[in-house]
Amino acid sequence: MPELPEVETIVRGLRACLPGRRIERAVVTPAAAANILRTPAAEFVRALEGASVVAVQRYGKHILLRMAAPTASQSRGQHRPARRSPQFWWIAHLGMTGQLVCEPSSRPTPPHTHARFELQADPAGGAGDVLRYTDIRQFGRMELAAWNENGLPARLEQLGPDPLEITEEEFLRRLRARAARVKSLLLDQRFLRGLGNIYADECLFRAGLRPSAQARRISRARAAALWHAMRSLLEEAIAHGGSSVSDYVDASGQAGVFQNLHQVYGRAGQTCLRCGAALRRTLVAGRGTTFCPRCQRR
DNA sequence: GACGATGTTGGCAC
DNA sequence: GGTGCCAACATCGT
Repeated sequence: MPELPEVETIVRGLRACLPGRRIERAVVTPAAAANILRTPAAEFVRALEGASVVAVQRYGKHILLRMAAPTASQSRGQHRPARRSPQFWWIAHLGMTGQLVCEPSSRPTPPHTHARFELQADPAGGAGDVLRYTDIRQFGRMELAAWNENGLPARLEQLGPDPLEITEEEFLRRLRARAARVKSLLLDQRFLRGLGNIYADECLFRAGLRPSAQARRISRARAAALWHAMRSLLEEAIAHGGSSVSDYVDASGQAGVFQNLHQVYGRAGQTCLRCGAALRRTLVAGRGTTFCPRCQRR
């Protein structure tokens, strides 16, 4: 479900609600312990209870919460000179159907809610007081990782550049060094971090490129067009709060509207909005792929 | 009721 | 290096 624009939207919402707040209580279901948590459930709960959110950021499709453990004086209820409390990462990936929503605890708990985090009361009274994790298909992942000054957990270091940060030159260089089909590369998180099936199809359409085109054979001009298409597409999608195809909602539970502006994704068999030809569906890299046989060149 | 599809990643065989 | 198949899981449409 959530690709870069959806995760970015969620992160911005969480940023308005979480930093500075302490988690009073964390509860996870057995299904979460078995399928979602990559950190043993008891350890996960123990570390988060009492910890405070320092910052929220996006890394590809991952949500990174920088957490501060309670200080010794806090946990003993004593007043001691403040010592720098140890920090750690709380990393979440929403898979296909994960949701992370911050809301008032008075709301009914939706089905498939696999974790809830009760927050210290918001002094301003505005933001929600519970963060819940809901995930129908349970493909999402959550884990804790050690904090270290000079970087992220090793697993995340393997991911490629962010599509909104990579320069045009660097994108061209990386693209033309590869023999794979271009859509496979766009989906490969080690090549670029953040694109998924929707935005891969959409930016290939915008750039007029066949998803099956071999990366190294793409002309310089068309590769440049792909870089521009990718950026403008992602920025527009973020501005529209992302695409809600079925389950996606932002950190306050609201759907996005960018799905209404998709030009190819989910439109196989319908007419191309640019030339009127029938959009075709194929399989590339094992994923359903829609393209315009007339507008998109090999 | 069966079947195939769905935004994700990761492992394995070839 | 690249591809294809399968796995996890629940739901929905044909």
